Amino acid sequence: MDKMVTSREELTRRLAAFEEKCRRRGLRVTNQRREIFKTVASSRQHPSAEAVFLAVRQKMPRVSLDTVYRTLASLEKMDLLIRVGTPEKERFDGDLRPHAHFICTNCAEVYDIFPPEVSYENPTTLACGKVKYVHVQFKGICKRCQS
Amino acid sequence: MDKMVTSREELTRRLAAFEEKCRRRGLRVTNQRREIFKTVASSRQHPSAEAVFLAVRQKMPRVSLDTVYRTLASLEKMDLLIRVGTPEKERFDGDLRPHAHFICTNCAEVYDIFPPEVSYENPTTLACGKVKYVHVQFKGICKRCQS
DNA sequence: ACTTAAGTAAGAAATATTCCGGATAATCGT
DNA sequence: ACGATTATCCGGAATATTTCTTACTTAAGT
Repeated sequence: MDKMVTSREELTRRLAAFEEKCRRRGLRVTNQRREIFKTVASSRQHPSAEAVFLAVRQKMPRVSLDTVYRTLASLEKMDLLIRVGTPEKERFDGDLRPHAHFICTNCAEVYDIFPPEVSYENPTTLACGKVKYVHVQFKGICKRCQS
Repeated sequence: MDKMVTSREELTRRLAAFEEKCRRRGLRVTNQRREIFKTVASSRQHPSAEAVFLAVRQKMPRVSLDTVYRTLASLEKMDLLIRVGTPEKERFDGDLRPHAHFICTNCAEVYDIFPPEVSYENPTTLACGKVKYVHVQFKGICKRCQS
């Protein structure tokens, strides 16, 4: 899908966190889960479920699409990745450092924006419920679509 | 769907803006469009396309779901409403004043948060493209789902 | 080695959204 | 005001995405 953009050490650290969280929840650390997580964690392309499936199939040709969907959902529950809603479909982000997204409403491309510009928990949000993430999405037309 | 929460004068003003924008783009001001816009503009429930459809059908039983989808899309293009992505489906908001949303990842309910806490356009976002909106979404579990 | 969660396959279902061909009605020119 | 033009609507069908079902196989954790 794309070349590795996360440093080897960072990836190792994330994989360790993944295994630890699985164990704490009593979920088995299967090769499929590890591979699916690694794919999202080592990419900055905000892949869709379909893209993850295609990438994982390179190494594990017998993996099923259903497994990818189920695993992405469980990884999200374990707070190992976040879901980014685009005009077209769901995309996933394994980078949990706080940052914002620019989402093109035309081509659905997702761009990362560092650093974040938001204040996090505050009295008003606390009144609503327990905040897990703050998604800051700048929606508009990206440079590529403008030309 | 829900009782009118926007003042009569405000709604009249928004309807006038709606007609004016339609005319400027050469779009016909049909009863269906007016009713669909009015439904979203007079609600603070962030209705889904389906919810808008059900509400509009009370007054216009023959309206089709397709018309609702097409109309919501065109209203979005005209900057008359914004789209809020939830874990389950798209929801719409006729309130264009800058504000943030708390979205429950469990029940997909959308809560308004005033005032906004975000800085808007900045050098980083400008590098990506032309920003039309900034969606600030606080994702988490709402009070109701916690209990 | 045993137990059992998890994965596979193939199909079907559920859901959301969009497309199509023909009918209707809003706007425009006269 | 009237008919022509053409956007818009309608109902139903199609598509796309995601999830579920069943029965069987694999392999993780003890």
